[in-house]
Amino acid sequence: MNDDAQGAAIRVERPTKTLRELALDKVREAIINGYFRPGDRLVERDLCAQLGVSRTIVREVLRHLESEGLVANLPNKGPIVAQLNHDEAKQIYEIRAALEGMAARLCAEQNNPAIADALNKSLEDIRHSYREKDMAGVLAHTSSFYQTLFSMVDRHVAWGVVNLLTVRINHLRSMTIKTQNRDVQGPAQMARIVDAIRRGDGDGAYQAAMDHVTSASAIAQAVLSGRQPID
Amino acid sequence: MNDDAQGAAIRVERPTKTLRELALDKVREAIINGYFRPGDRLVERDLCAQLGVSRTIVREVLRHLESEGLVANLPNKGPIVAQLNHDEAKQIYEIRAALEGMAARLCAEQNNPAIADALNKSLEDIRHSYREKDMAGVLAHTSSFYQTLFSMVDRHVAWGVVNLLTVRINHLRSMTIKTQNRDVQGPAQMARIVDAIRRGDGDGAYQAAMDHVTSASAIAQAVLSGRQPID
DNA sequence: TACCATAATATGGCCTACCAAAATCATCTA
DNA sequence: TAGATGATTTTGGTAGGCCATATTATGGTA
Repeated sequence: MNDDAQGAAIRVERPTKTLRELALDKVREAIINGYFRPGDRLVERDLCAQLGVSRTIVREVLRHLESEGLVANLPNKGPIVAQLNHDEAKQIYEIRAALEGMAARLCAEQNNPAIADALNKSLEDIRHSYREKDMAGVLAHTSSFYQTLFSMVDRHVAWGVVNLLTVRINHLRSMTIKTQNRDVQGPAQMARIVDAIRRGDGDGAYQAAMDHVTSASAIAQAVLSGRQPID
Repeated sequence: MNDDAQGAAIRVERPTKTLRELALDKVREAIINGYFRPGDRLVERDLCAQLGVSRTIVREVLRHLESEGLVANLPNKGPIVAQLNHDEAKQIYEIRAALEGMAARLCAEQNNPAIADALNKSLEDIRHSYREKDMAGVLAHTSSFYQTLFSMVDRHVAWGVVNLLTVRINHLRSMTIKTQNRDVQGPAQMARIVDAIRRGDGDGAYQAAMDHVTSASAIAQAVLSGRQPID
């Protein structure tokens, strides 16, 4: 008993990430951070060499990323890094708007101050990262802001969908947050979400969340079509 | 030119579905139609034998279905058919409500009578299938109704999300459509969506689409919690 | 008989090696 | 210089094997 209890307490929290999962993370990361660029071919055997794993693993990883939408498969030519076109990006932002709006409304309807508090915490982290010019931190904490939004009302499925879609527009995100004034406007818009939630104002929270994504989408569109917005 | 045109016209309908894709469809189908039941173990080597393909393929297929949410992987035990719990089903219906509502609103805002016409066509097919007690047909045409809803406003990404989620609740859908009165209520609710779209009433279309899914969700919850069907 | 240690068995995770077909590239000839 | 020919690369797919772990018999002992 004692043994069991101690064993459980001591047990090294090893979710034994399998080699496949490690490889998956590595490749996904490589695509997200731009090591592999959109359109690049992903040659199986090259990946084997680079990752130091067998083709079995590489193939499973490629399949997985394919169903995530990060990799596209040309018939008889093989996998390439998926290219995100304009219109698709817009659609992804639109879906996020709908789902994040929904989650924000649900949060507001909970009338639980702890939610607004938790969100404010993330928001502070975001502001801090902006001040430090730590753009990776901004992205991470923004992600965690939204994760809180969904998990506080137990919407992990919706969070999964948002997360899945988000990786596909990740490079856009990293560009939008770098635009002029986004360090002020972004957090301000998110603060409006939190305020509405604290007031228990469902419609307001919904609208504020929609607005935030919509404005990010607009910036992304501008970035995609070349010119930087002055805003 | 002539050559090219003829070539394109004659070109044998590429059966280039790779073996992998065929296997994927087979297994997905087998899960959806209940050949494999939730909780069933999916033993790799058995699947190899049943599908007549190599383990490589089977593993890729399992990975793919895993990321679709149809298959779950227990650490150190291997893949099983995912089990859908109550709460998750509710979340899936909720997401569908948000996205289908969004699509319905967009359709209404197009003010294009062709959209309502196309939807009515699907609706007629649904009613016909109900009269014939062809439940598979009801599901198929309902699917096509929603596909129209999304594709008419070029929202294929959202349609993809809805589709992905829908396969996970497929067995629930086939139960909800069999409940008392659903043959009348379902089509009636969908007709309200179409009417609102025809009127160009965005809010009405949004609300009608939400209502339809919400009522399906309520029935599904009843089915899940109430009388458990004798599996 | 109850129970525990041990050996089989089953299975996932991972690897190497191989083959065929298609695409691509280089080369050589008419 | 255009076109045929051949070599190379790469994917799609197969076969089979190794190892670690988990389950299940199995059998022996108290």
